[in-house]
Amino acid sequence: MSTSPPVGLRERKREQTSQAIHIAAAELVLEHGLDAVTIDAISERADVSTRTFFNYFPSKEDAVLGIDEVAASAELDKPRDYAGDPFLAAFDLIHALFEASGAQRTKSELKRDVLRKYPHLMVRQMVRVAALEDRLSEIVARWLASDERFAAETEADRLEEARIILGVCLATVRMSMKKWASDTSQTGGPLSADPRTSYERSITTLRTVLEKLK
Amino acid sequence: MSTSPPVGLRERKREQTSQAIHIAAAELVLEHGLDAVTIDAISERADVSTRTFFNYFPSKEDAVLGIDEVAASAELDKPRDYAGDPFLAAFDLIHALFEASGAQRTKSELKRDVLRKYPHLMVRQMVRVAALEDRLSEIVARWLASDERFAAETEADRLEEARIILGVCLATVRMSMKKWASDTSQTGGPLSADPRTSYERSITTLRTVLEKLK
DNA sequence: CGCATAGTTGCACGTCGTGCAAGAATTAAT
DNA sequence: ATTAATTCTTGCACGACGTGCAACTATGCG
Repeated sequence: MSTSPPVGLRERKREQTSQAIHIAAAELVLEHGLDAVTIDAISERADVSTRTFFNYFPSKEDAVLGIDEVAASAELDKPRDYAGDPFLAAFDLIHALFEASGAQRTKSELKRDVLRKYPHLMVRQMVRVAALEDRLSEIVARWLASDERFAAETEADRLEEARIILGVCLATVRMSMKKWASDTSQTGGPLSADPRTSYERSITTLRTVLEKLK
Repeated sequence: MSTSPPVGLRERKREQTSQAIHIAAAELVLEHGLDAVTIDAISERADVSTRTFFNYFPSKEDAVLGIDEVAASAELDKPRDYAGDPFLAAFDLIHALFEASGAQRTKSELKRDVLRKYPHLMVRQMVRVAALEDRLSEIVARWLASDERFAAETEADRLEEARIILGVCLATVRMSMKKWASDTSQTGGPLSADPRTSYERSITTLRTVLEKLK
């Protein structure tokens, strides 16, 4: 969102190449199927060498989804504001992680089409989040620590609570993505469809279940 | 657990080979590190051809963990009893999935050592479960349908509730496994450490959080 | 014993992913 | 403008992964 120098040529080119590879990958997969597409083919259409492909993405699937792991990691370091509801805040955080794919905001129809055709790629997204679980629960735990309602508890308790909260959010996000993938009319990112709504539904559901079991 | 014929020689040999490969894999990984071990090396120690390795496990990691996908899938088809608590039942179900590794009950120290050394393999376990999510939530939803407290709801509502319940359970299992992996004294399977205890802790935690947010 | 079935093995082939070093492009400095 | 430093691209070589196929071997069964 901000760069001291006026965005050098190098940086622009890098972004451009990354985009080209991502789009080439997604298009080819939609045309010929995930397994039929090789990294050679993607590289050829994107006009880079095979070797360069691996300078941008570690695998075919990452390229297809346009995953930018460093952007995602950077997202975690950004200060995020906590408005008093850990579920909602965690939901937003996960949302941000999913969207962390460089600058491209366009072309997300491509992404959705791919995800609809190959749902197991969604699992891959979840894995990414799961891999960051330690850092995520750390962040949530810190929110709790700053919350007067939880400040009195022990560090360990808050960590445990954080993990549970994340578990619930992940389940919610998963449902949210499934709906998004099967919806044909929606625009924007996978989760842009009003996180607040999905979130509230889930929490209500959860409360209902717990209530009935009491 | 049961076979009509007196367990033919073939079946025994198969189990034996599977074990040999699994153990060879785990031992080698502990000795030389995950990346340093090749499938060739595993096959050699297990006294089978490389080609045979792939007749038993689709990948190195699966061999290291001794994952038996057909056993896991079969586990889902078994009728399971539902005693009125969907969380506990779901927890047990996931537990069964993790343990679905053929017949070997011994040698689980090996598995724990490996998991302790390479925590990302735990993520892989979670992925397996996530991949089965549709079938799992179906099962949980059916439990709810048979439960008078949930019988009045719509099918769709129960499915959503099922997914949330699973999300909570997964988060709990994850914590449970982390503890198990870092505990040096425990024996038995990864989750054998009294599922009920972990479960109750989690539910209590969850109730607490929701209570404070009310 | 002899047939049917299931499991093992070697071979060939294509894909994946990485280290390395030479060369080209961008940037910064003089 | 020229040069020097940095970064990026590319080709090459290499090992590992994973699968289809066909020949061979072992087990099960009548």
